[in-house]
Amino acid sequence: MNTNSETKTRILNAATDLFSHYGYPKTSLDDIARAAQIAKATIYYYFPSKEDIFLEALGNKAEELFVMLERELDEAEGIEDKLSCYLRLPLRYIFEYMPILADALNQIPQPYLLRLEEYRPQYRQRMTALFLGIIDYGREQGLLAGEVDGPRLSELINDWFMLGDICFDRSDKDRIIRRIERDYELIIHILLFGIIKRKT
Amino acid sequence: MNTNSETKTRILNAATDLFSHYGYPKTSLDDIARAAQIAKATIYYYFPSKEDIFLEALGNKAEELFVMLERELDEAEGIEDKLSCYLRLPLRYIFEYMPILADALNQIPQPYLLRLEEYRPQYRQRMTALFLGIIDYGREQGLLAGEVDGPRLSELINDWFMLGDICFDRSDKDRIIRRIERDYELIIHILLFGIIKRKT
Amino acid sequence: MNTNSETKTRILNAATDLFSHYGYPKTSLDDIARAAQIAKATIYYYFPSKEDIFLEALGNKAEELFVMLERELDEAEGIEDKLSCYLRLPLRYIFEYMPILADALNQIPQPYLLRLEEYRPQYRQRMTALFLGIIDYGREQGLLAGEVDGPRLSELINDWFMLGDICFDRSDKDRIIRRIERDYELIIHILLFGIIKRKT
Amino acid sequence: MNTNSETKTRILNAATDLFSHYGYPKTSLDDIARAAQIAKATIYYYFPSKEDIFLEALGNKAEELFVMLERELDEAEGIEDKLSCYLRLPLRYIFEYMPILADALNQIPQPYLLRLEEYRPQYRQRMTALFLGIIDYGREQGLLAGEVDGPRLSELINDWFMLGDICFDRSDKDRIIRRIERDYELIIHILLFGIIKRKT
DNA sequence: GATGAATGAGTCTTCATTCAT
DNA sequence: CATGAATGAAGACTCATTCAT
Repeated sequence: MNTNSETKTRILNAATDLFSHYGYPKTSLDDIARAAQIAKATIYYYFPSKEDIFLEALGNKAEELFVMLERELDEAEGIEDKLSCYLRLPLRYIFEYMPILADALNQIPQPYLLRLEEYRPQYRQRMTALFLGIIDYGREQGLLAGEVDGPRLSELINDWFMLGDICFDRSDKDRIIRRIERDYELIIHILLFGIIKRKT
Repeated sequence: MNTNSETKTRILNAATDLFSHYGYPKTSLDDIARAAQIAKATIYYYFPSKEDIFLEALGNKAEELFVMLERELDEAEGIEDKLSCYLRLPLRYIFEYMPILADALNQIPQPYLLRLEEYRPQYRQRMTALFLGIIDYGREQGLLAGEVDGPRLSELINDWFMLGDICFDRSDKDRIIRRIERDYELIIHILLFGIIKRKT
Repeated sequence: MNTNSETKTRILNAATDLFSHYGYPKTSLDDIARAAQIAKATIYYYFPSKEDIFLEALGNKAEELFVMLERELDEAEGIEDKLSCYLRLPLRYIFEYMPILADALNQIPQPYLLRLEEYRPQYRQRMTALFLGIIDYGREQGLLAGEVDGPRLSELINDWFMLGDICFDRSDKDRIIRRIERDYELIIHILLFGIIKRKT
Repeated sequence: MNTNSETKTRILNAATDLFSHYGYPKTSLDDIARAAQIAKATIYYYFPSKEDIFLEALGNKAEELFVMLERELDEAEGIEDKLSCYLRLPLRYIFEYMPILADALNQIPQPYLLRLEEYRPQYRQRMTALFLGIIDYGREQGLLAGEVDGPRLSELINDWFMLGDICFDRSDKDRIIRRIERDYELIIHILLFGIIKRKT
């Protein structure tokens, strides 16, 4: 049936577009309705609130990313290719679709954020699993030093290169800063020495 | 003139506080006036608009950062220490005060952003200069491979580690993505091999 | 026709329930549809408008009341019992179901109120007839003074004890106030002396 | 100073007018603003919300009533006059200004109703005190039977003749109905015998 | 009979900004 | 210098009603 009626899709597309162009708070329901060429009230037939539109748009984009990422990682050959894939694709997405986040997260009331929290760990896990796959691959090829701490490195990359949870919890700034302090050693180390096994 | 009257300072302090706590769009002039314990109209005696308050607050914070950074870099010894300083301090600032940015940048109309553009290159230059200082120091100590491309690496670090211009120009997403594509090779390289001179 | 289809009854019951719980204006057709477990549009198959649902619900309740009142009055013995019946039952109804009225009457546009006006005199007549029956009964028993003006007293009781037309016609306030002025003498008289024949 | 600036008064007057004419829910802030010849936003300079306007209007009217009532009661001579005064004036007010109540009370969210609750007992007390004064006066004149239960009678009159708390607590219908059951004996008694001392 | 989808008009509220004093 | 008062424009959301199927 029409769970995802064409109208709903039109709304979602228009919203995603406008959100990523102009940010969450500057995109009004009037704008979305105009872009989707429907009446404003129609939006409320499909979504209970502006926040819900946002969250649904976000979820769609994330899923889209994972599907694409898994496929391309599979096709990539060599650790450099795979690593590059792992960084490039999400970044492209982040820069294309996620800026909405930064705007939105502070406008959206707690209850909704909690709903986001349910998805986040799952996303992280999927990203981590993919990264550990690459590290394993690197080890099998004898390219990586045994002491590379896969999970921690994965977390680091997610946090730093992918803006991980950076903005999620502005109130929790202290936690973030403590994490930075803890991580910066590892970052300096990588910056200086990389993670390739050194021939002694 | 009264550029630095105590009232103006109170407004600026209150604004900075509220902006970094609640984000730019959720901070109303009413809030600022209440926090600064002055009448709302008074704000308009000192600032032509909400955006101006924001930009001035931002400038102050940036200056504060540079002063502290330069001092601490001077005191740090060894390339690891200096690098760590170079990364840690700005990051702490970014995470403490800059999230305002993400919120604000999309709310602020173009004309104001152009004014920001005037400052940005200057900030970059100062950051780059500091970084090149570190690289030179590394070379002098014989620690860094000759082929390290200081300026480019500096730019990279600024962009990636410090969220550089990430959100500044949402409309210019393509430019950013092209830059990412160009940079990712370097990042992979660093991730794998670091920048320390390899003993052959 | 389906004047009495089960669906219509379900709608009417749900509506009566919600109206008396939450008042007319706070009960939306969405609420009614949800409570009746039918689609909102279905309501319009049975009722031309929200007002019509209300009027029909009101009529049902009134009929219910009269049936019960007549039966119990018949069974009551002695003038005190009968009077008490006459006051208690309608009042119970008024307090249970009629508050809807107060809310509704001001929301409902004139044309509909006129329709109500058609029913009202009829209700009054039935109430008056019942009351006159009681007075007659009192006279037969030799309990009531001859000068008791049955119809006027009946009207008074209906107006005052039963919130008679109180809210029906807000625009007609002056008429109501004039009636109050006229009636208060009678009320004072009753308050002071009652209606029982005084033994001289 | 201008605690009650002229503008505020204008708003309040317009609001009271419209509320009592058209009811609380059908009176929009647009209407009020138009009637007061100010911009809608100006209302919010003086009142935090529509509910607050309503409560303030209500309070004003109540105070007005008490002042007038006390004065006229003082001037009235004879128990009949006083009683009549006691019934007529509040009733006139109730019918003129209080219908707003019925509409409003179900539209107004709990927190505001609680604020009303703070005033209500106070109003009751004042009404009761005035009534007891009349009863005492009647006793002094040797007109009233000793067994007249002043406080209870006062309560009764307030509840029944003045619509006392009738609509205040729709959720508390059971309490009201129990009270009716309890009171109806007294009402029947009064209806039959009045409260004047019977000459034996 | 019944309904999913769509909507226009309206609701209360917020907020940056202006201006006379 | 400072402010109390006032406002226009816009915001998210509600709801009775319509209509094709």
